[in-house]
Amino acid sequence: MKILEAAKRAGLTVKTVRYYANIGMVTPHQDPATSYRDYSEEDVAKLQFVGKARRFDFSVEECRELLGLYEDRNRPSREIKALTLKKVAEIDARLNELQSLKDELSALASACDGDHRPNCPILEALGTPAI
Amino acid sequence: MKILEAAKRAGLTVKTVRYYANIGMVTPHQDPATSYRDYSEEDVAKLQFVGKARRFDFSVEECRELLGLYEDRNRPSREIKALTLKKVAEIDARLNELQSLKDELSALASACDGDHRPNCPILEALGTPAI
DNA sequence: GATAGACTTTCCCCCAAGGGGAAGGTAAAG
DNA sequence: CTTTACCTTCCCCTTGGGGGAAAGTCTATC
Repeated sequence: MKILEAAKRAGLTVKTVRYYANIGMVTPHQDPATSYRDYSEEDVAKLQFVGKARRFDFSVEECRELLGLYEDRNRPSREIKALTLKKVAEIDARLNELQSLKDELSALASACDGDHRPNCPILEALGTPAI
Repeated sequence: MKILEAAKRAGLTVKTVRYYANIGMVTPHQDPATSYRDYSEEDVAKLQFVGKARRFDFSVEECRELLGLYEDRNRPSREIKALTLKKVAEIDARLNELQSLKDELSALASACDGDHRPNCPILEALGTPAI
């Protein structure tokens, strides 16, 4: 099938699918005469796989690694679990960061009257050397 | 003072400080003869302000806006509070997204034996069309 | 006054992960 | 045969700077 249909089936944009072909992640057969790419069902399955892994916040390079493991029928599940736990730890670290930011910003916002007067604890906090 | 000292005082890198000058956010006096930038105490205060706002996840453009409000002694605190609450809402949305991702990935990871055998629910989940 | 080292400038390329759009080729339908 | 929809490559754009080259400047020491 042609790229638009492959993209639709995988829930990706044509740009994204072409990008994955360019970086060698999902490389369909390409007609040398017309340069048209021709996606097989297996290619589409790989695109879906990558799309889903991307939505799980895996980077493109991590997706490439996962895809390699996906295609290797004999890989130990240990490797995939390790990658997944590493990603969970990354997400968790980011969650903690964001939660702290939210708490601090919320506290500042509720301390600010938010009216027509210029007095504002938020700007004062941002303007003092240590927060 | 010269750029290195200004950067140190603001807790930023020289590259970052130069970048802020280039985009017109914090523009010190520049000696026409040598092209050397000369940072005043006020410039350093602005750099500190921007650095802190960046750490609060405000984008560079949002920092520019906040800096404008910071310098306007008569602005209503309403505007700053609105920006802050918008940022809190953004952070909150991202928190929810990340929490869902973490939950799903954690569930997959704990369902995976993680041993030498190839069987792996994580890859199976990524390989099925709908998750 | 010369020289070494530390600092400064501009300039250009690089990252992720594609998006936007131009210019030109192709395919399928009317 | 023509229109329309799709395909290709190509290049520039995004965020927020980082890395490094080439060249100019400042300061200290001899």
